[in-house]
Amino acid sequence: MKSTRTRLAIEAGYLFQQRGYHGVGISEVLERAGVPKGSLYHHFPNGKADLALAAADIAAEEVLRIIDASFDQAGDYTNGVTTFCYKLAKYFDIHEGKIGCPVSATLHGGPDNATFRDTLSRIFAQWMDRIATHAVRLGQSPDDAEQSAKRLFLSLEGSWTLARARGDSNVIRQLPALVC
Amino acid sequence: MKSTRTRLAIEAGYLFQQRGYHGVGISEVLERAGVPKGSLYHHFPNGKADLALAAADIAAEEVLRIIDASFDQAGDYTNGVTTFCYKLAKYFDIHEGKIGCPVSATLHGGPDNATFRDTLSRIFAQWMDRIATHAVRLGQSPDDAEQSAKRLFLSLEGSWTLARARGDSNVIRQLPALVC
Amino acid sequence: MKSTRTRLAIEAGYLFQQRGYHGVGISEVLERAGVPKGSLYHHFPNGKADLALAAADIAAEEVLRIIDASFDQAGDYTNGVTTFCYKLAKYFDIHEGKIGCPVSATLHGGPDNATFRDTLSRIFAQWMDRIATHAVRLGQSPDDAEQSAKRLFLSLEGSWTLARARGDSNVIRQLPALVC
Amino acid sequence: MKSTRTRLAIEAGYLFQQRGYHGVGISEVLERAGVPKGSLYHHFPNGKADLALAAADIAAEEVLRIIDASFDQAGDYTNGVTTFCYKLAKYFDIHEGKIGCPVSATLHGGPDNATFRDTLSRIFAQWMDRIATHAVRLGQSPDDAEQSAKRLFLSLEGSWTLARARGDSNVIRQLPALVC
DNA sequence: AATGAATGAGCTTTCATTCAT
DNA sequence: AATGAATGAAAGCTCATTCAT
Repeated sequence: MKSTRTRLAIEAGYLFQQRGYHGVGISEVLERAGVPKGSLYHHFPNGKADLALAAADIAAEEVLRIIDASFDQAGDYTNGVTTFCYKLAKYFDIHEGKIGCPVSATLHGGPDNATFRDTLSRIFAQWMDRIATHAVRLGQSPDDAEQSAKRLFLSLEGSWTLARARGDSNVIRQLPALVC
Repeated sequence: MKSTRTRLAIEAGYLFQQRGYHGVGISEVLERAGVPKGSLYHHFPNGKADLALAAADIAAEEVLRIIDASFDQAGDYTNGVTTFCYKLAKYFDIHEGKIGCPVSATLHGGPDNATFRDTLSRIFAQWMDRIATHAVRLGQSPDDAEQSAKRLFLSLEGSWTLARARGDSNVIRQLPALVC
Repeated sequence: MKSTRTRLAIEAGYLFQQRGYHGVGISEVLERAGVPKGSLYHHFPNGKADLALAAADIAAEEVLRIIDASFDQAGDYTNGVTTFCYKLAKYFDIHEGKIGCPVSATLHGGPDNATFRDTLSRIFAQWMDRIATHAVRLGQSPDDAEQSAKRLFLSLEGSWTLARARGDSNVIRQLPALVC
Repeated sequence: MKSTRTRLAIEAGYLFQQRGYHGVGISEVLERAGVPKGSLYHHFPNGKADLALAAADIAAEEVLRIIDASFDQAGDYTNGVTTFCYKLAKYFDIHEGKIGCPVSATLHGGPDNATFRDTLSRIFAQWMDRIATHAVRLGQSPDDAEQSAKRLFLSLEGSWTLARARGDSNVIRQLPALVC
């Protein structure tokens, strides 16, 4: 069984993605993770804030894994983007259309401090870097790749927002036609 | 002087855009608007939810006005997009880089009900429609215009998110090069 | 019936005098005053700290009243001190020997900030001033009166401490023989 | 290096003197003593209460040592009192004016049980006895000595209280003029 | 329409203690 | 003897809302 700490971060991640930092009570996280109240602060001394940062890190890693899984087997960039968006749309549907960008929903709306903003900024940069790396490997020039990655990332963030408003994953699925 | 109701909605809007629905307490809104505790429910019978919807409507209208002001005097679509993004970047800077999409921040993270989602979805559609209308007027075919508007909208939502994470409006200012 | 605010301060005073600032929970004060949880912060915006300051002020006034009642009818200073100590010993007994100096117990042990210390210091000065004023009226020179008041005050504080440790009010009752 | 047990009691003493029994959390004591969480109950089976009693005993012994050091070399009683008060004032200043009577602050405000009250009462009696013993040695009759010791003790307790409220050790330094 | 008081559920966090290793 | 994890009650406080005037 996963460690108490990990269980807490994962459950927190699910909830934060759905209702944002302030929309989720710690009690609910604890209940779902089957962890008693006092234990949270043993594993996350700064409480809810630490928990959100940990949850964002886990979610960010998962997105990186999805990027790799999508592009590693792709013949060209467009193909990789298509697979990537397909996987994300599926993930969106699994969660009944209630989630947005897994890290943005968690960290935006949280305490407005430098740590939260820096973490978010760093994660976004990692995503774009990883996409650009794949684009280069698949034949684009470094400049073009960076441009492509940024275009994909920005549109994807927008798609998550629109898809969630509509409760419809098609926005995500139709993204490749728009950015490639 | 503006009506109590309007003042409440405007102040609420500013705060929701910065910290999201659950991140803002009603007391703070009342205090900033200079309105006594008991008065809120005379103007907004359903309380905080009504207030958020009103605030979102006001913000949405403002964006429509900015769209028109940007495209009305533009010689071509690219020119309109450039002016639009410039104005939004300026607006972002005025608020010290602390805000995101004015309606998304307000309604996402709010109570997860049909009214909120529908309102958000409708506002997004209005924005895209208005942009598309301008694009057609400036020479694009209806299909191309719809595509352009969607591309701009999605990237813009992403830019708001990234700009806020970085605390830097340049993401918004550089958008035209990415989507035109 | 006394106002909610007053009832809260009085009940808080009794409890703080017995168990100190940190030894008393807000819930207990609310329960004894018959006031619901949320109401406290309407009347005392800074919560427990405000409550303690208000309680200390009330207790301080009460001591001033006892000083006046003791000395106003006294033929000489020693007589006034005797009556004063007798009244305080009686007050001590009424509370079953569980209390100390009514303001010291409340404010020492509270948050260690300037406001608390200043309030305490100001109250002590008021007590000594009042005693000295009576001493002058009863024939002492201003210098002697100040000396007498200080001697009485310091010993009284000590008596409260010792009486509480022993659970015996005799220390207070025997004070006149020691300081006059 | 001192034993873990002793280190715990000493650190606890410092903190209790400043903020009282309930004002100090066990975690803080453990952290400052560099002792891990689970270890406390090996050395103090009854936990916080045992710790406070041990801390009070150590502080009480220290005061006895200061009494002896002050009076042993004194030519007369007044001289001894002066040295004693000077030493205590210095001790007060070293702790930045934040402490009161070392045992009273620790035990009052603690759990209101017989053990705590008895310990406090016993320590106070020891202090007065020791002072009286010195007074007899320096020429006073047993009765006078007891009276003198009580007068000094009560005023000293009051001085600690007032000095702490004022953040000024002069109250303690000026004590001999008041009680001799 | 306007208002200050009231309301209690809920919030995040800290507490002293116990447990299993 | 030593230790990090676990524990849940209780802490002080804020919340959105309703009430009585």
